[in-house]
Amino acid sequence: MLPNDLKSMRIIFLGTSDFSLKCLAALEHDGFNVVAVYTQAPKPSGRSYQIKKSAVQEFAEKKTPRIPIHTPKSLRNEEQLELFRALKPDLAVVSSYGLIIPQNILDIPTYGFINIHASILPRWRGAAPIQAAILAGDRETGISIMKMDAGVDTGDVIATRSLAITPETNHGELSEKLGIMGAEMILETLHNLEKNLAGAHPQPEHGATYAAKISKESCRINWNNASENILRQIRAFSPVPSAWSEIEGVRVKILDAAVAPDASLPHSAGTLLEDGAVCCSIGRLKLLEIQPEGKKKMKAEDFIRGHKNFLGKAFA
RNA sequence: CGCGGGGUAGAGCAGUCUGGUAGCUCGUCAGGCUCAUAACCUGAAGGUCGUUGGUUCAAAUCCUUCCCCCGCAA
Repeated sequence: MLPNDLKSMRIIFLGTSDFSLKCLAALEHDGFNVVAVYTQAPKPSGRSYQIKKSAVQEFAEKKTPRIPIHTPKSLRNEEQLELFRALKPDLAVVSSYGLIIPQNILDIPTYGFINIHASILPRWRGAAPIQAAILAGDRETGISIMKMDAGVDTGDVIATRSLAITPETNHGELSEKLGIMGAEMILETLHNLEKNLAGAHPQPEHGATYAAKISKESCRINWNNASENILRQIRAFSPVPSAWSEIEGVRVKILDAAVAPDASLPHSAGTLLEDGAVCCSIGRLKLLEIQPEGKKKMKAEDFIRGHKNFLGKAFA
């Protein structure tokens, strides 16, 4: 049971993606008083531009129906400022929300804003920290809980916890684990809030890096890279948005692969060999799970079985 | 009405344009060979060709209704 002072604390949760679901669920489960959920507004997406709600909104409507949901397109206006103030928040918890929170709103909650960020700050500040860590070949990443300030992920750090990135780890799995870790850590933070806030320390300047948003071009595989690098790219983007390449005019997402022993005679980069391996500039990459356009994902060996005529042809 | 691909045996595909008793590569099962095997040989089972209606002597194939899956773009 929560002590009364924690139970009565008015919390606003701001989040949008799958990553933040666990956190909202944990707050609700532990009996915290979440008075409002902020998430990005539903927008047209997918086939035939159907209006689609955010992962957090879908979740909140189903699992926490008592909590009002707000979906402003921007927080930079008087109306939103007043609305936020009227909620009389003691604390705001942010997890991959995606909208910029202006200073005058940051100032409203008694205890300020707390953010869950999926990296060990100051490394990988910014939009895509999990992908950036895998792409860079980091051996570990983790979660940082911090007080938010006006900068991008520059606030004082309350707690960090690390998690190993194994050679098999892909973005989806890592994100899932970090989501759980983040939820645990936010609960720990809240259960001893004042002490934790007081213990927050500024981020070191040394080692700060920025994880840029993922561009379309960064997902396309360049087979002229070394197999290890391509493999990291595949894992950093699997299962979404997925690294991809094209063979014989067919666009193919590559969801999983492994470095294969390079025993073959030289072929040009991108050549698909009989055992499902593709030549890179250095080494070969054995395709494991792929998804051709218009098809469901399948094992690479199955794809080859139905496309024997692609053998010897090259991905580009 | 954003653009596009697909639904044929457990899996991946061919066959559809140019209607005429359903095929390939695997998997499965049985038998054989082998010191042995994921290897090899032989054989078998397994499909109302997504759904509805129509055209035809005859439809996986042509026309029609609906359902489902997926890629792009946002």
